[in-house]
Amino acid sequence: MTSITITDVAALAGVSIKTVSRVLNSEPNVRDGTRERVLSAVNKLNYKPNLAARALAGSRSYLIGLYYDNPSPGYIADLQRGAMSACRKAGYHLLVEQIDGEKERWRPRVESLLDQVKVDGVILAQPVCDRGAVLDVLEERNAPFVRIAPAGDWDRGPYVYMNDRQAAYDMTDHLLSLGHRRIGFIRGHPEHSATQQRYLGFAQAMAAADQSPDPALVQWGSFTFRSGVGAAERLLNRPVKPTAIFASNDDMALGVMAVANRMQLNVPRDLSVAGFDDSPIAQVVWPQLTSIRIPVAEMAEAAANILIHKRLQQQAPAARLLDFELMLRGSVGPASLA
Amino acid sequence: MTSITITDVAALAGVSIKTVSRVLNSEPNVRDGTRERVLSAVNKLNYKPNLAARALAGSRSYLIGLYYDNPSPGYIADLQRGAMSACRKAGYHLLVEQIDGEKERWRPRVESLLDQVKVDGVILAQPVCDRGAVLDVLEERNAPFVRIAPAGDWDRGPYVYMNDRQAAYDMTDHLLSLGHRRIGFIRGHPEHSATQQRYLGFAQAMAAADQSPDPALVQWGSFTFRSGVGAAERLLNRPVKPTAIFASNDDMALGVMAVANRMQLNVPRDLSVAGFDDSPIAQVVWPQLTSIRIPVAEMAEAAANILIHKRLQQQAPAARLLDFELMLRGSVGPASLA
DNA sequence: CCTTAAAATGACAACGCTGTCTTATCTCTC
DNA sequence: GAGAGATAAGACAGCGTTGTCATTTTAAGG
Repeated sequence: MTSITITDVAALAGVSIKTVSRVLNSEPNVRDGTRERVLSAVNKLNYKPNLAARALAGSRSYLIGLYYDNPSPGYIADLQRGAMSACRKAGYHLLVEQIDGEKERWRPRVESLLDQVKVDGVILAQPVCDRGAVLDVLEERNAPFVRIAPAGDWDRGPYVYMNDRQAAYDMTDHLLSLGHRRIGFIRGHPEHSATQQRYLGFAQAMAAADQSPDPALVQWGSFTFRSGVGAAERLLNRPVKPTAIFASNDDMALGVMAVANRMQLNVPRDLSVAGFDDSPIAQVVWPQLTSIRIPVAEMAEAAANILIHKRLQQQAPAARLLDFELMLRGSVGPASLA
Repeated sequence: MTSITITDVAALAGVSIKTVSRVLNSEPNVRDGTRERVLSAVNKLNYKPNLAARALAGSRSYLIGLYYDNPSPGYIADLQRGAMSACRKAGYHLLVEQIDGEKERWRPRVESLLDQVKVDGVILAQPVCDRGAVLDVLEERNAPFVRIAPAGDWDRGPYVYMNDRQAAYDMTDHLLSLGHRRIGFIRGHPEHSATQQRYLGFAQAMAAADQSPDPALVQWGSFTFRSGVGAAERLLNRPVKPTAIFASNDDMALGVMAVANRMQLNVPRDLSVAGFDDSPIAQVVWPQLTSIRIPVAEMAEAAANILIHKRLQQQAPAARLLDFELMLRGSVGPASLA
């Protein structure tokens, strides 16, 4: 049951273990014939290099860490799917670590991944990527990391991101193009990075269409269903109702739809509703929610790839922009002529 | 920037590296004074043993693998939280791997984790734990694994689980105790393991209360919101409506509530609704959904602990039962006197 | 052909630990 | 206080790779 080693392969191929190593690591200076002989031996024996030995002798661990805090489960799942996909293709493996924001308990865990496991790089997801102390630890150790959609400190390491402002702008533009003028907007949690960007996009699109902003049509929320309900009630109990409501995320948009239902307002006939995130629920409710798809998995995949191929490129890209997508569904229709 | 090794600690403590190793691994035959000297040196230098070296020299990798397929994101997140918690306490780290059921692509990944990474154990989540071929690979390599809530093959390795039948029984009993007699039941996806158990619990509780089962009150669903809607329509369009509906999971229960809403039935006055899973949405809807909490994180934690402490116990437990919890909320009330 | 540089390969020492076996040091006991 | 039997500590050889450097083979040039 003892596993086969590089020595076995070398013996079978009639070369030294170093040559096998060269073939396996795609190093230069190996004759084609030799390479083929080695590869065939590798296949014949179904040889797989030992990760620990590689890590100990070389400089790579073939492990990538993913730090996340406590965002929505769907977000984590997408993130992992993307990161895993990149890892899979490169023979890497993914290590996950939850960073509890509150306590300082995260520190030993982060340090452990760096000092003990010696991961080749770290992907920092949403809230963690903005925690200065975490970045400090990483920079201090000179550990490669990529941040996903950071909220600020854009000069601290490479990052991948999506243009939230532009997405909100485009969605607002879409509503305007359907004739909507009284468009309600529900902002997200004030401490969340995306909140301001999404509002900005909305405001800019409105301004570009010469719509004077009605402050009463902009309500605060906190990204929860409940807060969406509250904001929707404030918006829909006004003497002149908006014909469309654009919520900063899907949960709040669902809250809006619930209120509309309760008030006997037909969506989209009496009220158009748009969300942001394109969460799974968006397609479950009826009518299906028009929303904006965030390329979460793609961002994670890009982040992982930056880390994996870091050694190849002399200059790592500072930032990588990925495209959002407007998911137009039944919850948005033309403005009613009321 | 070169990291400190066991040699540095040994030098500072004035002992051999082997003694340091003994202290770090809690091996016997170290005098208290020596142990303290070593530990203080470890702390002073902030020494952390290199994982790769440990794995290469010893028999442990301090890595646990988590295989999952594609269940709900919330399920994965809970699973990871539990497994991570156990790992954290024992100085282990968690490696995740998605096993795409369809393709055979999973095989090299599973083998890689076993042969290359040499994880100390594998946790198999919901659908993966019932895939015979995966179990074959693990058993073939003699790799320690724990299955979480398997649907069958209970003799293939240790597992942790929850008593779905008892939970459904208790919930049904709860409904009965509130005076409900015409209780509708929505079964889950026929291929899902829990489906039959949950139905059994329902049926047994009804039988125990001398309620002859009305076949028309038992409808098939498939664990989706949509299927819950369909089943609810079939149940609520009957001449004599049920006073309560117990759905095999929350998504379907939400479908029931949607239909009830549309039919102007007040929940819980006109219709009580109970679900299963206690998914996050259960607390978001209004009224909040009475449901059954599955100890997902606890099961994962128990599974990880079994793997981590395997070497300690001579005989690994074959199974570990964890408790569910009835979450009684607003969607269930006493039977109306109609 | 022989010389010389370049390309291909190999020998061997790390990497930082743990396992095994040996040696030194206590603790008893009579 | 000497000998036996623990108990504590150390020496040293791996673990399975990669890095470095030496060596051999091939290709190029006259």
